[in-house]
Amino acid sequence: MEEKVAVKEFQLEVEEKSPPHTYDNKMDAPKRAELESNLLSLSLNNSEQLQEMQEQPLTQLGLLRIKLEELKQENQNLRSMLSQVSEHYTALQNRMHSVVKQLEQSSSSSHNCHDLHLKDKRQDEILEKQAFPTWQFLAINDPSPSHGKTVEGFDSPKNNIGKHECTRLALAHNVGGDINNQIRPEGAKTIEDQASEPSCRKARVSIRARSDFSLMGDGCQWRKYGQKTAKGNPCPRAYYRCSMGTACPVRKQVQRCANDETVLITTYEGKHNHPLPAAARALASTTSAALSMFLSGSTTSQQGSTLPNNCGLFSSSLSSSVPTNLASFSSSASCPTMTLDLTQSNPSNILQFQRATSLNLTQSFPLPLLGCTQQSQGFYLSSKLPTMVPLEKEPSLVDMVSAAIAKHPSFKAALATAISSFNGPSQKY
DNA sequence: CGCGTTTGACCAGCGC
DNA sequence: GCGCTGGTCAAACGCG
Repeated sequence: MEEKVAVKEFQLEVEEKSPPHTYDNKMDAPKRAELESNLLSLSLNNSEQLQEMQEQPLTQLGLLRIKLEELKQENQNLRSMLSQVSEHYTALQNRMHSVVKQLEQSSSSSHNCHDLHLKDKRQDEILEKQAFPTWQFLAINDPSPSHGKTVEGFDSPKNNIGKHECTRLALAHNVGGDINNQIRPEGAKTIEDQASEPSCRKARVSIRARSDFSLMGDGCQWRKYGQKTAKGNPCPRAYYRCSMGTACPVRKQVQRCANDETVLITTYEGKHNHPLPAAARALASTTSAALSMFLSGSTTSQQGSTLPNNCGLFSSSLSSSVPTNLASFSSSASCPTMTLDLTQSNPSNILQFQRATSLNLTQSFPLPLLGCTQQSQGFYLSSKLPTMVPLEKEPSLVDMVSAAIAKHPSFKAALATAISSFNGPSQKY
C-alpha cells in the first residue's frame, strides 16, 4: 500500500515537472481540428467535465491537469485507506498484547493448579471440566493415543528470536505444554513419550493457497533437497530445508493439490534455530499459535471418543461469531497436521481445524492479529497503474493471509472470540 | 569454484 | 517377511 502511494506520488511529481506540450492559439486550423477530435474521442462520461475541458484553452496541459486531478483524488483515497489499515492494525496489535498478558497470567496460575492435580485427582477432574468448557469436547475421531503430542513445529522460547516474538511463542509453548502435563487421559502417553515416537515426531502446519507459482514467499530462505512423486498425485512433492541458519531443522514440503492443481500446499515442520525476518515471524507465530491452540485443545479430549464432524476446536466459542461448518475432523495421518486453507472464498468457512491429516483450518489464523509486523515480499499493484508491472516473484503467504483477513471481516471477531474462549477458561486454572 | 538443484539410491515405517 | 510408500541422502549437474 505504501509503495503504491509512493508510486502515485512519483507519477504526480514526474507529470508536474514535465514540460507541458502547450500549443498556442495561433496554431493552424487542421492541427486544432485534430486536437478537438482527439478531445472528443475521449470517452468521458462526465459531460460536465467535458464541457469544462472544452472551455479551457485547447492544450494538452488541460488534459494533463484533469488527469492530475484524478490521480490526486486516487492518491488521497489510497492515503485514506492506508490510514485506516494502520489504525486497524494498531488496534489489533494492542488487543493482542492485552491477550498475551492475560494468557501469561493464566499460564502462571496453571502451575499452581499442577500441585492440585498431584494432591487430589478427583478434584483435578473437576478442575479440568471447569477449566476447559470449550476444549473438553474437542474429541478427535482418531482413537489412537496421540493426544498430548509435543509442539515441536515452531519456535520455542529457547530459540534466539526477538523478545516480542519470544514472549508470544513462550505463551503458546506454555499453553500447550502445561495442558499436556496436567490433563492427560489415562493411558495417554506423555509429551516425551510421543516425541520419541518416530512416526509421530512433529506437528505440522500445512497451508493451502491458490498460486500459479511453484513457491509461496514466506520470508525464509529454503534449499531444495529432494523431490518425490507421491502416490495418488501426479504432481511431484518438493522437499526444502531452511537455509537461513546453520543446521536449521525446519523443513517444508511443497506440492500441488491432486484435485486442483491451482492449489499449492505448503507444509512446514520443525522449529527455527535462528532469528526470523518479520514476514517469516508473522507466519511462524500465526501457525504456532493456531497449532498450539489446536494441540492443547486436543489434549483435553478423552481417548477414543467420537464427535460429529462439525464439533471441534472453537466449535462452541466461535459458533456464535462464525457461521457453521467451522471445524471438521478426520484421522488418516500419523502426524497431527493443521491446515490453513486460503483457497476458500466462502466466508462461512472461516475456521476449520484438522486433526491428524485433516485438521482443516480453513481460514487463516490471522497473522497481523498476533501483533507481528509484516513485510510483504511481493506487491501486486493495481492494473490501473500502467507503469507498475506485477513482480515476477512468488506470492507472499503473509500477503495472502492478510488478504483473506481483509476479505472476511468476521475473521477479527472470530479470532477475538477464540482467544477469549481460550483465555477465559485458563484463567480459572 | 561455490552454491543450489536434480535425481536415483537408500532407509525406515507400515500394512498385509 | 515382503512390498509399498514417504522421506532423506548424496553424487552429478548446472549456473553465475
